[in-house]
Amino acid sequence: MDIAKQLSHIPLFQGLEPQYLETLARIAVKKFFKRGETVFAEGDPGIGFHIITSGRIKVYKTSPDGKEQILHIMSQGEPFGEVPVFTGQRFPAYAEAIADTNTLFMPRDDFMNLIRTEPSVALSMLSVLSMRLKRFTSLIEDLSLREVPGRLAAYLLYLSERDQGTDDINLEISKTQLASILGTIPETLSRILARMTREAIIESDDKRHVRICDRTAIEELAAGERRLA
Amino acid sequence: MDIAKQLSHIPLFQGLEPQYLETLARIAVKKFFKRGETVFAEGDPGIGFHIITSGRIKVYKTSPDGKEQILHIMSQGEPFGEVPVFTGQRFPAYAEAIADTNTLFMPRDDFMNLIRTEPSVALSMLSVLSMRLKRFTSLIEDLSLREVPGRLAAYLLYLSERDQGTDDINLEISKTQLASILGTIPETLSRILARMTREAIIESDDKRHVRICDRTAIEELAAGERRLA
DNA sequence: ACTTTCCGTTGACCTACGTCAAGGTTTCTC
DNA sequence: GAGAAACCTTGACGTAGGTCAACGGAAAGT
Repeated sequence: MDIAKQLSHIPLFQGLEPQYLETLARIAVKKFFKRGETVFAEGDPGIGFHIITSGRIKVYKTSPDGKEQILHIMSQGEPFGEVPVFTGQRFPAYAEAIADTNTLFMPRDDFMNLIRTEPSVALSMLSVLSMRLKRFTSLIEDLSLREVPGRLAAYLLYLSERDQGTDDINLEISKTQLASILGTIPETLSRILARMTREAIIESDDKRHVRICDRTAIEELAAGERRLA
Repeated sequence: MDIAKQLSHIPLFQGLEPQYLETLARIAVKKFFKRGETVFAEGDPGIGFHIITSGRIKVYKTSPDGKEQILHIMSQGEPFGEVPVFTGQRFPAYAEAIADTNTLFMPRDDFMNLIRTEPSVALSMLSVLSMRLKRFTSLIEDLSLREVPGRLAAYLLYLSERDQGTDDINLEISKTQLASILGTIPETLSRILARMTREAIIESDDKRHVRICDRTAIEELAAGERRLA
C-alpha cells in the first residue's frame, strides 16, 4: 500500500505539499488491532498518535465498579490519542478497537518537527482539537443538563443530519454501546426506546436500526420542550 | 501600560522572540468587563479570543429551565474563547465576568498570521487546547461515573494540590458556583458539606473556606472506595 | 444606613434512573 | 454447528439527588 496516498485522503493533511506527505509517509508506522484489543490504557505514556485507515475505535473512561462512559467513537480518517503528544503527559482515557482496525501511527517527535516546518499542519490539528472540545462541551451539557430521553433525541438528530437528514438511522453500534455514549445503561435505554416506540415517535424493531416517525417530537424532546408520558 | 510586557508573562507566549511580542502587542486590543457582564454568548460568531490580565471569567452552559453547568473558571494569564477561532464556527458556550476583568483581545486573522510565521505559538496553543481536553475528560468522568461526594472530594484534592498541598482551602468562589462546577445545585452541595462535617472529614464554617481534617477519607471518597453514612 | 437582592442552610417530598434478577435471542468461537 | 458469550428486554425495587418552600445572614447598590 502506498502510505503517502492514504495520507493524502486524511482531512488532517488536506492541502499538504506532496514533499511533506512523503516525509510523513516515511515517519508513519502501520499498525493493526484486532476487535477487542486495547490500543492504549489510561495512564500510559503517549509517544505518538494514531490515524485510522479502516475499522473503528472507542475512547472511553471506566468507573471502579465497571460502568463505562464512551467519549468518542472514531472511524476512518480520524486521528486519536493526540492529547499526550501536546501536553507531554499521559493518556487520560482508554482506547479499544471495536472492529478489526488498521491505523497509521505517527511518532511524537517526528510529528512535532513537521509542525515546526509546516504551519498548515498545526492549523489543521488546532481545528481538530477545537472540534473535539466543542463535542465535549456538548457531552458535558448532555450529562449535566439533559435527561436521558433528551440526550437520545439529540443523538438521533445528530446521526440523521450526518446522513443527509434520513429518517432511517443506522446506529452502526450495539445498543449497549449507545447507552455508554449517552451516559446511561442498557436497561434504561431499552425502556426509553420502548416508550418512544409506544408513543409512535420512532420504530426500533431491528437491532442496529432506528426509524424516525415523528421528527417534530424528537426535536422537542432534544430541546427539553417535551417529556415522555 | 506596556502591552508587550504583559504579554511576555502569559504562559501561551513564553519563549516568544521579542519581535513577535511587539507584533502581538500591536494586534492586541485591551478590553474591560464589569462583574456580571457577558463576554460572549453561545451562538455568537467568534472573531478572536481573549487573554485575561486581571479578574475572573466563568465559561458555562445553561439548560432551558435555568440550571447552569460551569465548564471553566479562568483567571490571570489564561486564554479563553479560542475554539471558534480554529473551527470557524460559533461559540459553543457562554462567558461572563464574575469579577471586574481586564483582557487582551486577539483578533482571529492577525493571530492566524502569527501562527503561520511562528510555529512555537502553534505548539503552545496545541498544548493549551490539549490540557483543556484533558480537563473536560475528567469533568465528563465526574458527571457520568462519580457521585457528588466523590466529585467534591476530587475537587478539594485538586485545589489542595494546586496550593502546595495545604489543608486550608480557599475556594475563591461562592458555594453556588462550586455547585455549578460540580454539576449539582446549592442545596445538594450544602447537604453533602454538612454530612462531611458531621463525619469530621472537613470543617466548613466560613463562607469561602474549607479545611481538610481527614485527608485519607477525602482520598477514599474521590476514589469511590468510601461512601458517606 | 436602608433596602433589596443574593447566598447558604435545612426540611419534606418526588422522580429519574440505577440495581438486581431472569428470560429469550443473537453472534462469536472453536 | 454446538456451546459459550454477549446482547436485548421487562419487571420489581431502591436511592441519589433534584424540586419547592421557608428563613436568617451577608453583601451590594442607592
